[in-house]
Amino acid sequence: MSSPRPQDSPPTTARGRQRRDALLDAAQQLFLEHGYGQVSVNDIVGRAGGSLSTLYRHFGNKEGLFQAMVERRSHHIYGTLTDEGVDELAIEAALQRLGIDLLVKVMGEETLGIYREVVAESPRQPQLARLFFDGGPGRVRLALADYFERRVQRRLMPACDTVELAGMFLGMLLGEWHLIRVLQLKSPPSRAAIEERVTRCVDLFLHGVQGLPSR
Amino acid sequence: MSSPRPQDSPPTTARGRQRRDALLDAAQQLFLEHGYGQVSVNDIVGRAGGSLSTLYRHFGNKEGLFQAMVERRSHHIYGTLTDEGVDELAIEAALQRLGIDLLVKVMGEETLGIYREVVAESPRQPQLARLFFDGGPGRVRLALADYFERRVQRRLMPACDTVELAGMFLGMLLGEWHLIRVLQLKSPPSRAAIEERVTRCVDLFLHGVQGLPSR
DNA sequence: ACCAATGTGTAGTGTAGACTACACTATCTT
DNA sequence: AAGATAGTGTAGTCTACACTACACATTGGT
Repeated sequence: MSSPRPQDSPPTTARGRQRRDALLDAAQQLFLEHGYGQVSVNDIVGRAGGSLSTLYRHFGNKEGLFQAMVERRSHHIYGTLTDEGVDELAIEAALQRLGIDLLVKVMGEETLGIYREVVAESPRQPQLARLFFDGGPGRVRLALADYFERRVQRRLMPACDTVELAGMFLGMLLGEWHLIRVLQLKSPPSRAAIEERVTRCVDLFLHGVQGLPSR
Repeated sequence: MSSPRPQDSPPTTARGRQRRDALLDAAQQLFLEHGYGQVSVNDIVGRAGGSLSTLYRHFGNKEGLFQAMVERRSHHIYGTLTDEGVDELAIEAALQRLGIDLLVKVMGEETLGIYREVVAESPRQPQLARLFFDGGPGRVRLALADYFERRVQRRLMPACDTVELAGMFLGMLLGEWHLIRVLQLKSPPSRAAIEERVTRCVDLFLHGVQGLPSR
């Protein structure tokens, strides 16, 4: 008798891992392109190859597959934001680097797709919301807050609620742009446009409106 | 032969308007509570009273009903942000007032629900995205940009891209809070918490990090 | 070589739900 | 009163799709 495995547990054999990844890859592509609700499990199996039974053995149901996919991608996307040697930079440069990296990622189709699907499904799958936030945006915010905290320790910045401050900086960075891209009202910004915006954001963040250079 | 009326056109009789509103009310309640995909047209008719045929006569199909509902609500929500006499206030007070009004609205269940549903459906209904943005967030951004523009004219503020600046201020205001509420990771903030946040935002916006008072 | 775990393939089953057809009724205008 | 316009109610069609059942094939460890 084979073990029922109602929930996901990592497969032991190499072949198992391969099949599981193939299913996740297919799910990712289809869910992000057409939306969770519009893709059937049969579509996914059709693309991944293999069989429906395998899908259910691995993930239990459609939601399980979706969650596994979202977790994998959020970690991959947001986990690669570099933090190395940031303390040696002037704050302008540090924020600039983080800002550009982040905006490039966040404006990407894949990232926007995950955001849309998570927002759409979160009311029905609350665990999904946590999964995404903690593995994604929340993690970035904490990393930035940590950076601020270190600067406060070194008396380079006035003491304040660094987590909130990080949230404000990030919000300012995304601003309207995020929504506009989520709703697909404009085509993706060029690298140059991103760099300009980040520069202006950093300026505003550091010196406020009054300190803005006239242009 | 009755006119086919494939698309929505305002009903002429009082009874017509009544029925149409009842359908919109029911749609609003059900869509925002359970989500567009989880609500059937029969559910809506069941709650509104009346008949399925009427629904199709008015709105053509499920999407048409949804769009009519979103348009009505975005205008109602974002249209009531007051702008009166804002030019006579100090900028601190003006931003404070706008910020509080906006945050209160945006943190409300109804507003969050519309946001979720629009984001979820926008890939399939691009007109919906425009409808929502222009009637909602986009309109607020333009109003704020206008205010900034007037200040620039009066030499109270350095010249700059006022629309972008407005977007940044608004982004900063919502920041993490919006996502956290959209994903329902926290309960709604109190009025007092909102006021505090807005104060800090206005401070940061006007003077930058360096100008923050230590606390 | 064996046996347990794991993967495959096909063919269901049951249900939900968007949209239509149609015959009938109420109301409004002139 | 008549004809147009709008609303009602029911019943039905057609399709999509999550999930299951079951018999069989393929592995890999010991």
